[in-house]
Amino acid sequence: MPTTFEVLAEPRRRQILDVLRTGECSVNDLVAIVPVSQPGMSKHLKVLREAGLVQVRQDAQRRLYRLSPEPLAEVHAWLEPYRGMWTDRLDALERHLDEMPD
Amino acid sequence: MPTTFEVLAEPRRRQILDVLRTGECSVNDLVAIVPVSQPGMSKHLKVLREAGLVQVRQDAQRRLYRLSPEPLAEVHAWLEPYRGMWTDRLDALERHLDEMPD
DNA sequence: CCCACACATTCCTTGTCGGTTATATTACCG
DNA sequence: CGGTAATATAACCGACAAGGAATGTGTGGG
Repeated sequence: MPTTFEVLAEPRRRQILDVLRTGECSVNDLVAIVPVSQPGMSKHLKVLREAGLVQVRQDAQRRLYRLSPEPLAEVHAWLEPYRGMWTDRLDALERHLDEMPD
Repeated sequence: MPTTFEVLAEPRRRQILDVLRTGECSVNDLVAIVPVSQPGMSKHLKVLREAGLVQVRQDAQRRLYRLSPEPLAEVHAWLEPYRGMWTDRLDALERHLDEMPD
């Protein structure tokens, strides 16, 4: 059972989520957008399903996938103690540049 | 050249960053905390170095590693469109507070 | 000097991941 | 019913990542 971090390590899986963020999609819809074969797409969707990042519902012959973003909270939570650390540095650089003579 | 996401997919590498968040550490310090052999630690530290997530400075025979959190901004940026999606309507207040500037 | 300590690197092995091709399943439609 | 479209699964393969053991490097101490 891979972690959410491991699932998100795959660029195309992140892209799939980005597409699904705009709304429900069938597998073929996703295949038309994300550069991956249909079986490959099914495999990625299976990983995303088992990670709880997408949900699926049947619609006639198609299966419509939709985003299920709850597991992203884990990533967000891990990242939180670091939040602001990189912006602090940028702010410090800005202040430093402001203080520099032309 | 692995992406930041791929680097963070390794649980021990996240743990290394968590330890370094408390301050500079030598390799031996990290080996004493993170369950990995010394060569394994050096290898993980190399990955983190090449990803720009840690920096190193020499101190006598030791090498002191410190956190360099800038690449985490990439993860934060990807996650941002999803922020608030995983919280329920009951957490609307918290979401609102999250979105408030500090 | 040479030794010892701290760390890095190499080599090898192994397991896992992602891709492709081919095949199975499932649901609809005529 | 039979056929077809949509999706899933299976079987196979190449690439790569991680671990361990042994070795290399380099810096400071006696």
